[in-house]
Amino acid sequence: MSTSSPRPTSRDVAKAAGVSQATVSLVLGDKWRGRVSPRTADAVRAAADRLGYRPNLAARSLRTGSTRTALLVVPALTSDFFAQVHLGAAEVAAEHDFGVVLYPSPEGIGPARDPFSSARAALDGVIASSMAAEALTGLQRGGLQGGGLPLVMLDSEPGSTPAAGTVNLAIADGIRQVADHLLGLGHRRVAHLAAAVPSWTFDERAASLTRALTDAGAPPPTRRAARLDVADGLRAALELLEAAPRPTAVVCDDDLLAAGAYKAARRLGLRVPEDVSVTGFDDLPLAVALEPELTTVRLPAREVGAAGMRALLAVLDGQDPGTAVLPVSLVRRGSCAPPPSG
Amino acid sequence: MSTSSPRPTSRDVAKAAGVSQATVSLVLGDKWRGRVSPRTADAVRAAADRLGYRPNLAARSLRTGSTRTALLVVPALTSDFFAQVHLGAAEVAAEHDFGVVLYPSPEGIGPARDPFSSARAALDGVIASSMAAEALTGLQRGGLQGGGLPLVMLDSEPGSTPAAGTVNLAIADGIRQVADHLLGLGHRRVAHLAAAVPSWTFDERAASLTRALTDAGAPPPTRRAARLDVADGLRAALELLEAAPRPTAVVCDDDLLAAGAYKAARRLGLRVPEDVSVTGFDDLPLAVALEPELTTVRLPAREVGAAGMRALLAVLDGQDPGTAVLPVSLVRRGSCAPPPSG
DNA sequence: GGCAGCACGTTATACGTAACACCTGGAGGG
DNA sequence: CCCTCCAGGTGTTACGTATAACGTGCTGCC
Repeated sequence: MSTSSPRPTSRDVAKAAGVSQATVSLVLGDKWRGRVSPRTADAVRAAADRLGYRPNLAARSLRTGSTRTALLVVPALTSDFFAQVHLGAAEVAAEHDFGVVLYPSPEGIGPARDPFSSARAALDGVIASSMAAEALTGLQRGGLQGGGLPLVMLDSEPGSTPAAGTVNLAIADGIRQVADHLLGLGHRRVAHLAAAVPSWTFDERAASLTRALTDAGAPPPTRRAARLDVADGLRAALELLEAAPRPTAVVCDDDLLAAGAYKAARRLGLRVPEDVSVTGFDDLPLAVALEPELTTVRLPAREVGAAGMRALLAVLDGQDPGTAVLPVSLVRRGSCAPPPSG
Repeated sequence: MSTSSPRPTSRDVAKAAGVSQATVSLVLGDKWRGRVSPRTADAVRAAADRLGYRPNLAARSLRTGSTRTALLVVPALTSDFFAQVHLGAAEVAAEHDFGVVLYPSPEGIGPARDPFSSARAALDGVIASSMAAEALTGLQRGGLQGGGLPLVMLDSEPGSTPAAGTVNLAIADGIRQVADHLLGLGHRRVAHLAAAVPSWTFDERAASLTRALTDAGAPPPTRRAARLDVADGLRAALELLEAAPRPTAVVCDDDLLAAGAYKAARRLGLRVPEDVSVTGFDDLPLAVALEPELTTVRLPAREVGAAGMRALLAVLDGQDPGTAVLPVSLVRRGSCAPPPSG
């Protein structure tokens, strides 16, 4: 063993296999069919293996102009939802020999910094959640590849962004399933614990709920907005539940807010679901930790990530992925019951 | 405006500023003092600005052999704890013009795949949680930069790995605080709901708890292991709480497991904390969503990430960061009370 | 007045890869 | 017997950057 070898290059492999560097590139790039004999190809692969050769990605990127890497812009990493989105995207990416780098937009790393200082690698494209919109403007300003990086939006208002592709969730349908469930149980006074986050997905939840209720002849929901944490959810839920007449059900924009609603109910001496029904959104792990377990809307987070990555790959391939809409489903657990009589 | 310009290079900037490419490199690389006049430097910067120049990172990496990028290996993204670790690491990295790329080790992206297919960029170093140990072996095998990438371990048994640096949590102290709290309240029959994850941090929790109890003259804890989710925590907690004599307190290795313990207690008709005290570990957002709010051990997740990054930077700078140990603190909430008399 | 030396740059090169254009020896056709 | 053609490669270049090595004119000093 010599002193820690300085990492073999394709030329080293070529020398070891008795061929030229060009041949090594052809063989390992899987472009050799009809241009290199199988015997030689095997020899090259054997030599590469023996030397433990790994291509220098910087050199490759420099040469090809592509990095086979996508940036995934999410509002924060502190969410199981986006963890799953990332997983889905990474899986599809891996199948296509692509990589995914995360950029968690807001807190901590200030918006003042260049988003790309985080993802130092050059990028081929961007997948962005609409919840991280403010980071996106920085992205476009930062420009990177001369300004126009292919962009796929997740859960964004159709046509509102200059994205090359969009992957949406059937939010309206999910809310309608919630509303139908509650209406079917007999509820009519429904409150809406909304997320105070400027994003299409939450605007859509609010609009859909109002529509679903009024379509059924029920009054529109009372509404309070809260930041996406338990404490602020508690505060806002208290306001909703202390109104007269008291709502018999609280529809929450997020499971975290629903946890706040649980606490509010308990503080007011109300039982869930006997005195007040509660629904969530997202089906986080938290949903089954609560007592009673939370009836919520499950979002196919992994599929969102996977579809986003597929859309981006399509764009890079010159196609138009258009807008995909993924179905969501109501998960009925123990947090809803008929309203108390009277 | 010409048709979407093909992205300016340093040579374009040079032409625009009327200097050579080398000068551009010097100025923008901030190495011009004493070698380029301030006037020229300003002109270069102005030209770069005007053209919207961004250096090609692939070319830079190829030239310098460094990417200013670290890989952060975590067991899964589905954890608020590691989300915070990432945040802390990214902050420190940004201060030093470094980037951080995440590699979530297990599920989904199979261990068979090369860890670096995810982080396509070449790397300067690795920060790894001990919980992702199996991915690490793949890392070492994959080798990348000829095998020996600087490595910093998080929460790993001192001296067990060939890491150049280590950042640990004062786990033993945290457990002792929990134990002292419970002992002070009068508990003596304590159960341990352990995490079924092969990692030093959990081994340490178990050993420390046993030590703390026996040191105080109490019997060692009964113990069950569970996977890190609510459902399996529930299962194991039921086993613990159905034993006779029933333990009066359950110490959990993780807040998620504590949520399982809550459910087990409720299922057995036991109240928390009147009939059984419960403690968690990690202080996840979940901890305050539970009723009663969970007494748990807060880990300085962000500081762990920050310290890990600092240690890695020190290693890259040729120094020896040694082992840092970060303090943890008990957060007293409503889930502990004196044991029921009798 | 000549020469050292500095201030201010420039020229040239290498990093490792991919891919285009070219070469060569032998088989097969006329 | 010569020409063509193809399989099976090779030589060369460029990607954009950082940096070592090398000019040049001017100032000041003896």
